[in-house]
Amino acid sequence: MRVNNSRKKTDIEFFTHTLTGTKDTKMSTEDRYPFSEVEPKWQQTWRDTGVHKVDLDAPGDDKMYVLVMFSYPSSSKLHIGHWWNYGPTDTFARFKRMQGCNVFEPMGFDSFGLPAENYAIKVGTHPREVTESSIASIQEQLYAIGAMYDWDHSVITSRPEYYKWTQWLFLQLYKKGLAYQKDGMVNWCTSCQTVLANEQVQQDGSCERCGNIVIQKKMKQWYFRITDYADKLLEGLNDIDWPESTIKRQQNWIGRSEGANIRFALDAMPEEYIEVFTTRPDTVFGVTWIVLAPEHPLVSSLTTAEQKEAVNGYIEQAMRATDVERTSTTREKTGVFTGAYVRHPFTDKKIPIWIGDYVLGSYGTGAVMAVPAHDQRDFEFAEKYSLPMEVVIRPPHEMLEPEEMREAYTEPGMMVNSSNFNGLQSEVAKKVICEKLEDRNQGGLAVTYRMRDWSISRQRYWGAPIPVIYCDKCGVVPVPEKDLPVQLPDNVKEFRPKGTSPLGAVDEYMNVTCPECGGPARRDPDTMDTYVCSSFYHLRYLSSDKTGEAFDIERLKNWMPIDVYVGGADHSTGHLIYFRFITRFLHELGISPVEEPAKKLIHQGVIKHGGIKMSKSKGNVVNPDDFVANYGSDVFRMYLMFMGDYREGGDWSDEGITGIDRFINRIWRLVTHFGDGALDTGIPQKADYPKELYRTLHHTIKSVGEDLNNFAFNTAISRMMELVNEIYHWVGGDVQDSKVDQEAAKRLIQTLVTVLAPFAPHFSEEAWQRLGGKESIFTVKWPEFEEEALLQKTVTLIVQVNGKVRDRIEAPSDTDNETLKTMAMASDKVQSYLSEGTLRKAIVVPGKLVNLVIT
RNA sequence: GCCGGGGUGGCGGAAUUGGCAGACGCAGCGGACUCAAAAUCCGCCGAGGUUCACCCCUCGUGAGGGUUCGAGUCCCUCCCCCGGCACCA
Repeated sequence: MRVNNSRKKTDIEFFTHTLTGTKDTKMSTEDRYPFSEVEPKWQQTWRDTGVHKVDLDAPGDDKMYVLVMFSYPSSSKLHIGHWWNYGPTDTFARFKRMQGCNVFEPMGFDSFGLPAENYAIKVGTHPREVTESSIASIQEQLYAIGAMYDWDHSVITSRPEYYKWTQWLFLQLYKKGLAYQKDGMVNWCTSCQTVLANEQVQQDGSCERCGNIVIQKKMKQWYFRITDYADKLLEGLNDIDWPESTIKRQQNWIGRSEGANIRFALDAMPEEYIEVFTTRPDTVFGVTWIVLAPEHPLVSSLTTAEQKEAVNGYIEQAMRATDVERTSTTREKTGVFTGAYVRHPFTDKKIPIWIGDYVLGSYGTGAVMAVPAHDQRDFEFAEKYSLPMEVVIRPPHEMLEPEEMREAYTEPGMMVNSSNFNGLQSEVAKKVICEKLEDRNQGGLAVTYRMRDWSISRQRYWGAPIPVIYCDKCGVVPVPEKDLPVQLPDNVKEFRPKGTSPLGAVDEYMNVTCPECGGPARRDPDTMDTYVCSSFYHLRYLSSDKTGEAFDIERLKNWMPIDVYVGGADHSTGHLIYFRFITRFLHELGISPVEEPAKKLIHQGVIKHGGIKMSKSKGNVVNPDDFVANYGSDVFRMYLMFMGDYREGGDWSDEGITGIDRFINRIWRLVTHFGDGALDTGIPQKADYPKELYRTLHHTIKSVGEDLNNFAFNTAISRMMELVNEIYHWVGGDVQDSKVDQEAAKRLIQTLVTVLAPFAPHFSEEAWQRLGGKESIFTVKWPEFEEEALLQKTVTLIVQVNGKVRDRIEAPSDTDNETLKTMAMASDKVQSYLSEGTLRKAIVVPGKLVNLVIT
């Protein structure tokens, strides 16, 4: 590899120089930043002195909770994704700290879950061993990033001291009726042998964790009633500074639909009815049949004897189909007639009842009314089975005839063929119909959500046990809080999934006495979805040193909400909904002071390499270790920030990193040359520098600060590079022979290093000491810019003729528009253009330009 | 199909939100230093034309139209790439 070769050569040179003590060239051993000595030294010093420790009980006026999504210890190696996430976030956190905020930037491990368990099975060890050793190893490596994590306030979700509170949370939800059991269809991963939440099934119908096919299976499961919070979760989106795309995704995921429920009485049993949900009650007169989902509870009772065979055959076939097949838009809609009829609520017309697997049992009422003229799916269904069509909505300017229609008319319009509702516009009609239905007790306004309740039971070992006991006498008995945690037993012989939880085979675990009656009872053998663990970790970070309570409410009051939350957009409809839900729930319990956990959310972009997304399967993954070994941690993390916009992602280049390496070493040479002696605490004085340089210094301070607040690390680094380039022009390319005022140069470099510190913490700490600093640079205030230094006495304006740049003029910045215009017109270069026509107009933008319009 | 985000030199990417397109970096080219190379420092670096050269001119931000004194930026139509949702009645 190219990078290795060039670096090795330097190491050899370095070595030779040191050995022989050669000083005959101008470059000395000091000329390269000795990261391999500096970085471990400061990592150790920071650990020893506890400079990053935070007193959570003293939040101060300017608290700042910076949270980056914690990671899954799936291997014992830090990969580039960790650096990409943690490095820039830490730069932001350090910047805020230097600006005087009391910053809390915690780190922990989301350590329960399938990857560790699957890995443990593969290598034949215990999941706990795999997990704990990965955590120990990763935590050690995290020091290398140079982040200011305070490990006194960490969480590890697979430890009893954490999952005790996961179970406690379950019990609180249970008490409020928000945790319940339901026998229903669930997503079942055939390979992981466990249930998955909808959020864990990928678009192609495969398992998020292992990629294998997911089928539907009927099982008794625990659910959290997140649908109760659907509206609140929607409304909350208005109050937070989150990416537009994520807000949209959550809105779509929650999928609120307003419409009506309409009851159709059964023809054979008028006291029974089928209720449908529709968003188009205005089309009710166009109903020509209704369709039930195959799993609809009334199907078997209403199917006629003649149709029984056909219906049963159809259901059997439908149930065999996977959910992917059933919901594929390209699949032809199918159905079968039940032989039964309902009566139309307004016309009393007889309407046939069909079943069709494109109707989902889990959405709305599991039954729909078919209006083929105004719904595309119904239209196709009508064509296939030759069912009648009734036009009841007229487009603004034309009349529709059923036989001419090639597709359904789904836009709003005016009601026709709808008895005494004729002439109403769709939007009005919806309300009127709903009122009418309510009057007649035949339905009314209804709201339905696409989001389903959150299924949390997992038939796997490596998770937080569900704290529930089943007693023959008492039924479902929650484990009393005083008995928490329900410890995950170690003595499990077989972790391999087989359709039921491995815990079910551990008799010592399963057999308990009922907390209520003292009789024999059994535990729930399942464990909880790991998203439960991560739904409250942001609150537990603030209390993880407290063993007797879940949350230190006082601290929560002082520190919540999270000021900036950083993590992947892939969690948009998973974790990021769950943790909002649980925060809201805890808010209602009086625990969380806020309804919304995170004020601001930032998604890191995707790292590319060679123009394509970095991934194992593409084989283009960059191993951080190689580059950290060759360039050091600061250069590596800084290059990641420089590659591109943090939110957009960037394209890694093995060569590109040399740009940052050179930049750091350019500063290093300035530091080693001008850094002798004690620290001069003075700030750079205007008189000591060329006017432009002084201005650039303050401009840099200003724009780097603004950029950091915006997570615009790439442009911030560019600004610092510009300053360094300008400093070199001032001191002269050859630093050793520089004639500039030593003290003035030193003050300038001190300021530069302070600005740089959040980006390159080890480097800056070392540089600061060499410049004479005694305290850690992170106790130093990040510099403030002088507004006055940014002002220019004269400005350069461009002179345009008809929008094209023709000249530039220098003018005092307070010159009035009329004078600017005269000056522009006096320009030699402009004269020839002026003579070609007549001046029609002059646009003067002070400080920017003069545009002369000529025809 | 719907919802987001994009398309700018050889490459990664900037552009104060309508005001000098290409900051900064990589690569490349030239010079200084050196016996030499590396490193370092200085300079050049969108395309075309014109010119000994300095200058100067024309074109140029996926394509086409529009608004405007002025458009990478705003509007309309279209193409392509990335991510998400997708029979939700």
